[in-house]
Amino acid sequence: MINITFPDGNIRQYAAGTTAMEIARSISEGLARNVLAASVNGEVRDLQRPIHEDASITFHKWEDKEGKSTFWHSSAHLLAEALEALYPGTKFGIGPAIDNGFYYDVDTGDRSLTPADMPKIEQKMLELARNKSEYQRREVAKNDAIAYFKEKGDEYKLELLDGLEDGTITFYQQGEFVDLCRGPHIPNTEPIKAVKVLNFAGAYWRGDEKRKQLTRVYAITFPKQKELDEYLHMVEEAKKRDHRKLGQELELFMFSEKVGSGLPLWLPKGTALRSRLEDFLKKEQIRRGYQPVITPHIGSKKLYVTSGHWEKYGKDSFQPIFTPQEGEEFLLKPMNCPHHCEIYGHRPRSYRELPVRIAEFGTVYRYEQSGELHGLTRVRGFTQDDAHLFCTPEQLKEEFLGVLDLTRHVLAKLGFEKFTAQISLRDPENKAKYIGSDENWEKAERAIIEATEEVGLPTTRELGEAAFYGPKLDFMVKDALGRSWQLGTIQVDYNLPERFNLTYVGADNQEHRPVMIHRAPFGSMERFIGVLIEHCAGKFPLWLTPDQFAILPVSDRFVDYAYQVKQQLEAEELRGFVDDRNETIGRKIRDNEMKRIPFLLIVGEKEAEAGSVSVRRQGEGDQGAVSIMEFATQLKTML
RNA sequence: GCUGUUGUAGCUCAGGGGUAGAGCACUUCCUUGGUAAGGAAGAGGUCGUGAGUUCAAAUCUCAUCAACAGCUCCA
Repeated sequence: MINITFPDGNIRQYAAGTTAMEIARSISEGLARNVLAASVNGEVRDLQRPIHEDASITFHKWEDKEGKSTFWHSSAHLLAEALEALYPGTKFGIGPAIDNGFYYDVDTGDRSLTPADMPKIEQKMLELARNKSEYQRREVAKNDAIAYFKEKGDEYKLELLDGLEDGTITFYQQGEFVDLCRGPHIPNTEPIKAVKVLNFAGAYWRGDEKRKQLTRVYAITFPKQKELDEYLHMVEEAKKRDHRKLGQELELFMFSEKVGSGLPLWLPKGTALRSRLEDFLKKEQIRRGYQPVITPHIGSKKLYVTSGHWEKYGKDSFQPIFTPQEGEEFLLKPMNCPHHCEIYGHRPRSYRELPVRIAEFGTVYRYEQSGELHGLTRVRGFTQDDAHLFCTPEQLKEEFLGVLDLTRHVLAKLGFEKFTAQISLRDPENKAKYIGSDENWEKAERAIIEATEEVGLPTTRELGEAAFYGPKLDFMVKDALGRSWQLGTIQVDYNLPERFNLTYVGADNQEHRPVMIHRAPFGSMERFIGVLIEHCAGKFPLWLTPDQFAILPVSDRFVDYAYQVKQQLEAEELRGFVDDRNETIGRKIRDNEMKRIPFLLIVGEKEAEAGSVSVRRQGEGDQGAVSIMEFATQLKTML
């Protein structure tokens, strides 16, 4: 007998060799019907694999991340089966599950796939799924595996096999289709009830542009047609919310071919929005003991040689500019930290004045590959809500916790309720990518892990995602459509203080090395606002929105009254405008609704006589008439 | 940066070897209105840029720039 521990701590006994599926069934038929995979001692596995030893078990259903990815991974095999059936001779690369669905990289030879193939593939997949084929796992000797794919003529699988060790190789088969695969898979194809082929795109074999370009077939599947419909609706909604489109419609920002790609121009409305966001954080930071500074947009190349940025990114950056007479080299600043290090170091520091918190909305310029540029979320010139905290090693944790608190405060204020934090650690296999001693790295990594544990912040860990000078805590924020975005970041750095030879005098009258925290709750203003636009679909929080109200006179006889209303509301520190165009009231309502003005105030004869406004809430229609001051009071309570 | 697609009026887009079209926006006039598009007239483009082919190029070819999708990258 073996002991199986369930997530709630319960332990039950089963015969050795029992499968996870049998265990699920022993709990309830309902669970057995819905379970897709199981984690056995933390490893996601097929339900049919026998369990021979004591183990802890967690069942994964569609609702879990693991359940979905198993379901989609199995769907990728189904896609491959369909492609093989429809287009014999297709060769297969890799076919993983991704955040929203899955893909399979395929080589279709001379034939190229067109959108007309999409419904055919979908039909075939559904047809095959109805066969209820089991996903059968079997262990194979490397030689046999090689023989199989040689026979089949699939050079990509052969190459993958090349990197695998004998004894660890498994095949999965459903229906006629056999694939080299580690698994796990769902029991059979039956739960796959709804299929959508989303896109065909080129992708290089193994991501190497010198190698052959395969066709990447993106698709998504669901256990219910309704869920597919909802997903497709969500995709449509995302398109409507695209910040590039809304940015243009709401006149927030623009790009100009003449100015250059990746260099956004902020229009008056966008600037109003952004300034409010900056003011909000500036006030909050002053309250928390930050000292604002201003530094130039360029810096001597020597600065970046000292910081290590030149060595690390020099050749992939905007190249130095030269003074005409002396030939001195300057770089557009890609980071604010070297400048801030110089500010810290401009005079001796005592432990009594630490922590020193230096803040700047610093505009930086980074060369991004042309193919990477994307709206406001990936640009070549952007402004970080940057700050650098210099503290003693003893203060590190408290400072880190303070920054965590600020970041969470900022996200909450902007309506981002769901987020996770990713701890980005150094890749232990490739230490050459980083500067600094092992000891400092370990200290910094430990500080982040301990601080996040202390406040109970749920985190994931990613190896190899650290900055070259230190580990990071990145905030991954979920927007209203459930998409994840990386926004704010906190980084612990022992290395730059060393490179800049920064010190403070301790109580022992000795020089010590401060620790530095880089942090940016928004990340960059550009990216943050891009994400915010999509999160709120252009309907910004009232305290942020460029115009809180529009006053719509019913005819031009009431334009004077409209301006009186505006004046009174402005005296209450509210902001808006009068739509005094010679248009019908219906037209003015429509246009300003589309501009997502939160309140439309309709004024005509009745209102002018009563000193009132008829209020119309964006998207909600007529709310009735109230006095001007009553409206002002109402609006202010909503801020 | 790589592969592919696209580039025509402020916006969305049609057209296409013989020097350009629609809707909306804009301007003017009429209309003076009551909760999501009132009416009429008008103005606006060397068809992204450069070169080539041609009697003739916005249309075909090449290069280049930009946007979009994907890949690779991200201090």
